Amino acid sequence: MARGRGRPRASGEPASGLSTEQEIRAAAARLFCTQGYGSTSTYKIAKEARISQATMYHYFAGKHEILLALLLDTVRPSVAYAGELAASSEPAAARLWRLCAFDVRLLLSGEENLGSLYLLPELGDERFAPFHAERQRLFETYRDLVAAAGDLAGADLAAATNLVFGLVESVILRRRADTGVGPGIDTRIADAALRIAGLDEAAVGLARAVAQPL
Amino acid sequence: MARGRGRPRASGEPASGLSTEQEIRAAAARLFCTQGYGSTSTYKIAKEARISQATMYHYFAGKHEILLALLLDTVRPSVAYAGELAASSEPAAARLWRLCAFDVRLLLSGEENLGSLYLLPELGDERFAPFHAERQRLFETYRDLVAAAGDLAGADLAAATNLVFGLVESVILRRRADTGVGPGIDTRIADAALRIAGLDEAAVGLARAVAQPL
DNA sequence: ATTATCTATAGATCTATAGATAATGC
DNA sequence: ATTATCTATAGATCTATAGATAATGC
Repeated sequence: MARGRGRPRASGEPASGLSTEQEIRAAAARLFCTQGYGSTSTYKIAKEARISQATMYHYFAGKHEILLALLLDTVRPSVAYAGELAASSEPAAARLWRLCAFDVRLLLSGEENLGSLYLLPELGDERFAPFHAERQRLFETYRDLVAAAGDLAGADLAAATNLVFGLVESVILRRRADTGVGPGIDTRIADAALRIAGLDEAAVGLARAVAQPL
Repeated sequence: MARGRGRPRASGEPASGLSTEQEIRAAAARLFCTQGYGSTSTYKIAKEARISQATMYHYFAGKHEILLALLLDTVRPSVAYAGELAASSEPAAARLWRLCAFDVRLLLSGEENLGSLYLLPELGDERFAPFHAERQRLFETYRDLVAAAGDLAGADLAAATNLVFGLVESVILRRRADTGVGPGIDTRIADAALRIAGLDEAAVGLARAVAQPL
């Protein structure tokens, strides 16, 4: 019943069916989200993942690499989806609607509120620069879609994009407070994003009708 | 030129004019906001405050007491103002408007984005319970004012209060992203809060006219 | 005498590595 | 032979305290 090569765990085989690396990620995600990054030691992570502290270093060069992996895992699906949308021939408004709804659902998915990792003050450390770069790419796709969907430019475009981006990410705090994240929130936020981009109600309804069935 | 009793500082007298306790608070605020709570050691705080690490313990029993003091300093002015409003004979809508605008300005004031301390995962620790109790009192004042200003009750009241509270605190993230926190944001958020509470445009305008001049 | 500060440090905790061990794969 | 795990630990860091010191106040 052993899972593969290597010395077996002292704690017995895990019931979860996850790989050791996945267990380390899941344990770290729980702890980083609930207790913070700096307050979570590699020892605590290992204990939560039911391995020895040293085993962690077989998979990650340090605690920061675990957080970086979690951050990239969280932002990359959005960037990938944004990339698909950029290649699509759909109207820009429908694409923006889709991206907003996708990101809202992503931020609400999973056991942990992984989006709350974006709020950790420790993210200012330069070792997390690859995450910020990905997030910047996502932001730029939002900006391009807001520009193409409406007729904003310059400072107005920047302001509207910030509002849309902030609106989508507001679900992180809503989820934390357990308020206003019931079914339909993805649709409501996507609608609101199009209004911020300058579309009238008819255009919002049309974009929603195009995007929603898929 | 010495400031008072006690052994003088090795680093020389501070230029800031702040008391040592205030310097410790200011240093901790900067570090907690920018690098996180768990990632900030008492040694770093002391260094930033230009005292020895041991001197910190003359003023605070531990790092957690500094954060608690900062949190209470931040939330207590709101609770105090809310208490004043509760005793006022003004219409409820005007009082709610005032409270929202006051809190927005408070969250935008000061050198550091102290509201971002509310987002630290470490706040789940029971030692910060006194802060959560104060914040709960503030929330209840919001709820009572939302109820009195509009005609919501039950689950609708709870949902609307959560939205209003979340809207006010959204300035924490806006300030961090440096987006949409220019002049007039207090007024716009207070207006929006009244709409969420169920007031029509005429009622919102009236409440603003009553509240704003003071 | 009182106070605010300092230096020094014990003990706890944490990180990261070295090296041993217990499995599978060839 | 390779791999995943373990135990053990060195060295860094951190917290909290003990006790000395250098001012002012009486």
